[in-house]
Amino acid sequence: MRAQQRVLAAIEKDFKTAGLPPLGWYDVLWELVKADAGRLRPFEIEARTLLAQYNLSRLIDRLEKEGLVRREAYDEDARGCWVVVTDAGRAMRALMWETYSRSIETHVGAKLSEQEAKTFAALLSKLF
Amino acid sequence: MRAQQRVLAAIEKDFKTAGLPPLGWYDVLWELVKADAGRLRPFEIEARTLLAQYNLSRLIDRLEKEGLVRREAYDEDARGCWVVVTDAGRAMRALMWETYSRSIETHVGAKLSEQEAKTFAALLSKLF
DNA sequence: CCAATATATATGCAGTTGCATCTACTTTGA
DNA sequence: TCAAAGTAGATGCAACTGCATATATATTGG
Repeated sequence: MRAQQRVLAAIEKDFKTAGLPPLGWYDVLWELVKADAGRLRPFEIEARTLLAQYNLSRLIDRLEKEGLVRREAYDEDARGCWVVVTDAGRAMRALMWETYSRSIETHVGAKLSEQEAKTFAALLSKLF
Repeated sequence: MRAQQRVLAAIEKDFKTAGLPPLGWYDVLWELVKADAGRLRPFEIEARTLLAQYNLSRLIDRLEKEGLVRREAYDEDARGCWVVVTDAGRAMRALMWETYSRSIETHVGAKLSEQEAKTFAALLSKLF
């Protein structure tokens, strides 16, 4: 708990210092960029990011307000919608990654050897 | 991040199901119970728990309102105060531990061998 | 000794979260 | 075929957080 708290705080601080939005934005943008056609249904993002439904709904609002994503109709089911990443969203994702990757290297990578990192990842995956 | 998020969510859910307050309360109560005379200065709790100063200030308000701690004057420095754990606070800490220890066992202990847990702890400690 | 600076804690405000519930469809099954 | 149940997503409200700043007291250098 403590280790995660410190690492996460350090990463968020790096984002803030760089004038970038918080980590949650990155997670959503990244899922969208990875996804087919750069779009996902909200419930798919929810499952991939572990964000709560009501939080995600409002996070999408914020991303949309910044022009990083766009909601589009989902024809097969009028209840649903697509969340589509815009070019600005892709650019923001890439920009955030510059800071994020450095943060990961600084706050995690530099503190573990290659072998330790592998062991660590294996142990973490057991906690699912 | 993901593993911690899941484990923490599971633990918080266990507390909620048991009708108990959130994990943050436990952390503060436990620091106080461990401390000499069951009391600490707010800034000492802050350092031990990684809570932000303004969050801790208000968490103490809530604990005080529930009668789990009490603020007392700190004579050597009129700016400061003691936070003293009450008997009710000690009882709550003990009660929470019943749920918490089971949660840890379920969500972490059961998923790692003794040896793995040791390795895990050693790796986590490198991230400080 | 005192003005400037530093420290300990609290708090107003705006933004975020959690909870419960709402709306708007879809699916199911008698 | 239609009422009941289920699902996708949004939202009002209260609690919590972060930020900036306030308040009150201590310390320090000239």
